[in-house]
Amino acid sequence: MARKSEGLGNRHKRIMRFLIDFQNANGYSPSIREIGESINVKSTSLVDYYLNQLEELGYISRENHISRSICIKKEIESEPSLAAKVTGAVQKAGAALDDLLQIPVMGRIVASAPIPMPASDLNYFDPESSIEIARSLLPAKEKIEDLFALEVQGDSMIDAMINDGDVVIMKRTNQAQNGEMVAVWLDDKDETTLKYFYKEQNRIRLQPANPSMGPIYVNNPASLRIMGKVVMVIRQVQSIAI
Amino acid sequence: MARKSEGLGNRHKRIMRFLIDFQNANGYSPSIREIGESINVKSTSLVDYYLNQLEELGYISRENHISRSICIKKEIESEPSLAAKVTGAVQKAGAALDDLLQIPVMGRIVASAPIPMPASDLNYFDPESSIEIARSLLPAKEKIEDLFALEVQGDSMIDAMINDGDVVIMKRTNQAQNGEMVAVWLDDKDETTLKYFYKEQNRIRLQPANPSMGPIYVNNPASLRIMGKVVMVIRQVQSIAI
DNA sequence: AATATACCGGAACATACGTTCTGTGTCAAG
DNA sequence: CTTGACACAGAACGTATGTTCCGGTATATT
Repeated sequence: MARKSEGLGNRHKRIMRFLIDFQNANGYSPSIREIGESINVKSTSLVDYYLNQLEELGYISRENHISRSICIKKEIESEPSLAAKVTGAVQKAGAALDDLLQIPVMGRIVASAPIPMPASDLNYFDPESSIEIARSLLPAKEKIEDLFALEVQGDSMIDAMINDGDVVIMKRTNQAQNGEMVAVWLDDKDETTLKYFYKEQNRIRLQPANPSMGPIYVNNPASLRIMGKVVMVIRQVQSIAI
Repeated sequence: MARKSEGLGNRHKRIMRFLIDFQNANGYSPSIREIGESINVKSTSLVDYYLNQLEELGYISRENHISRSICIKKEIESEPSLAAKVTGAVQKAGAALDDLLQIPVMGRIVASAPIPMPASDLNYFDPESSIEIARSLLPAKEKIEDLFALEVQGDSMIDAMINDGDVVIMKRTNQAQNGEMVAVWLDDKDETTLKYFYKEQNRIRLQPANPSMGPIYVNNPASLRIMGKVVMVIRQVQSIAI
């Protein structure tokens, strides 16, 4: 095995990586034995040995006789920080603000209530309650003024693969083409729902995304109001207990 | 002595204050006995008693039999200055140009193959295949370097409410906390899957998001490799025919 | 060849630490 | 008054954990 006299060896890097990951995941430091496991070292003394080196080199600090007291003092990261920094700076400078759209969050969408709609004439813009989307994520043709965001409340849209807490970006329209996912208000059911829209010969079929559920047929077009069509769904995953 | 039925008592507040201060000063959590000293309580059992209450109320979390494993989950109120200051600073600092993150798209995630992972040392950055996310959409603490994106191919993740064509933003880690959605590679099944992660006494439970499907139990932790945890899901809805 | 140094495993040890059990006093509800 | 929940102390217990000592191997230096 190659011998390295100074600088960080592979083991040191793996330990540092593990320390960061572990702290990031658990919020506290691993024990010596846990570190050993992560790098396939059986003896605690060897880990202690490495940790002392890392401490002397200033990468970590730890307290005597205190469990899980390792603190990361210096990030390892040989080069990538530089590369990332450069590319990041260039890209940011180029991308500037042009690429970032502010989309107003109008409220929540619930099955039992109509959607809060942005007033079409009054283009009120409240930066407090807006969400930022990179333009590159959206179809190029969408006009920003017609976009708005809603937070989904409840599980009623689960058949559309949309969860409680999801954010849907919608485009205001009262027209829809076949196959588009639309938010519709059903007069006779008194509810808002997200469905795929299909206009058939003399009726409208609203198809749930979940294939195991049957479609809804609307014969009277007047009892259905298309509020908008879904452009994007964003789910920020946190620790969801089941 | 006055009795308080609900909410935080004075002791709880002093403990929370001490936890924050201690972690701030030392970088790791205090032991039960150290907490006891700080609030002039002699018995460890009483501190344990308070800590259990704080945990039930969601202010902290801790792991059984693990030293100094207390994590602060919720800041105590009445100190808006600090929280507001931090968030404000973060938001202002980030608002300028920093708001747009470039996240590399590493490839596709399929049930039958391992996920392509970014090499942890080589931070290759290909602007051609990257996706732009507004930082404000992500939890503030996520480190950009650990994030990468994958496009989902196939319906195998449908039980995780993730569709064919969706983009998942993942964070590279090999650790997971209970309740987080992780991408794991199962050796014995030879497949990658997205499941909610739960560590139980001597096994690991992988719970599909779809309640109608049963969990997978993994008794041998070595046969399971956590590739990362899901931070966000983005679905660009186009006209999907059904 | 002899020696030194880095690298590694095992085991023993002391203790820091979380958990649990028992007991005590207080106060409010029944 | 009795009962029971709540708040608290003390001690005992088991173990998780850091430390240390001892032995071993490989590589390089002299």
